[in-house]
Amino acid sequence: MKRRSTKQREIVYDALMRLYHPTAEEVYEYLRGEFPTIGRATVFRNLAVLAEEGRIVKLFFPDEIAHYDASIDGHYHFVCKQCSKIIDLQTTTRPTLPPDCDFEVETQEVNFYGRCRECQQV
Amino acid sequence: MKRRSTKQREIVYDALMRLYHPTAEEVYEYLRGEFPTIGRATVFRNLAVLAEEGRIVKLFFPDEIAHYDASIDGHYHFVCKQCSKIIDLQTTTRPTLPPDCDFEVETQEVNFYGRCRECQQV
DNA sequence: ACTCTTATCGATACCAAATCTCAATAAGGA
DNA sequence: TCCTTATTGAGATTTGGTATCGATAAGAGT
Repeated sequence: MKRRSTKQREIVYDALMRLYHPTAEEVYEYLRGEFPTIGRATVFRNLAVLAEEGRIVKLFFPDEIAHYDASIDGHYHFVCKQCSKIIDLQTTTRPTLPPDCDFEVETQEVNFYGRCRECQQV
Repeated sequence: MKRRSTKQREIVYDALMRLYHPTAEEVYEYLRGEFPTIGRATVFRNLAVLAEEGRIVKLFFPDEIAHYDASIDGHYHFVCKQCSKIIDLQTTTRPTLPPDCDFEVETQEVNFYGRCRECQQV
């Protein structure tokens, strides 16, 4: 199945670059302002396609809703257990697997969970 | 709200020790064989309680379903993008945040994504 | 042991994120 | 321009997880 380049796909991608870890629903709501005829399923589908193509990253945190990220530079995330804020972290020590292991690693994900500065003051 | 120790809670915990990264649904299905009267909500609730107490770990992968792990030693996971297998990894270099950062980190999660050995041969 | 409070249970209804269906549309190769 | 078919948009459906609520039982106090 040859993939085609569509206006909707690029619209979704552009929206993602302007939003900060949005959910699919948030991308949809954001786009409806500019493109009222865009379909909900179209947004969900294209986020899945873009993630599969590696143009964006799909994130899954304890809020049980998929978030998407247009930054694919492999930065890490901090998630506040209290307010659910997601914050980008500059890469620190990068975990690695032994060179003789059987796995063909394409991407890696590092998430820290805890409390952000604001929530620590409560 | 003082927490009570219940038979169901320990049943759920025991099941988790015998299963490998199951979802809540899988724990429920597994337990129904042995304890046909156990309720679905009870399994979901107790997994949440156990995770909150730190006796088990709740894992989040791109399949959008929460998985649970009775091993709380902070090992890492490899997830095959093709067959969705989840494999335990011995801890390698542990990522850290700069000591002067604003976050109070409680837990961290490291996931590698790629293809397992079996799927590489296709 | 008995009683009392209330956390927990089990069944079911409910919710919302995500997927599926399908007729209409449009990408893009011939 | 024509044709094939990937993609779209609307709506129905699925499904992981949660909320509700009367019944049950943990466990502290007597």
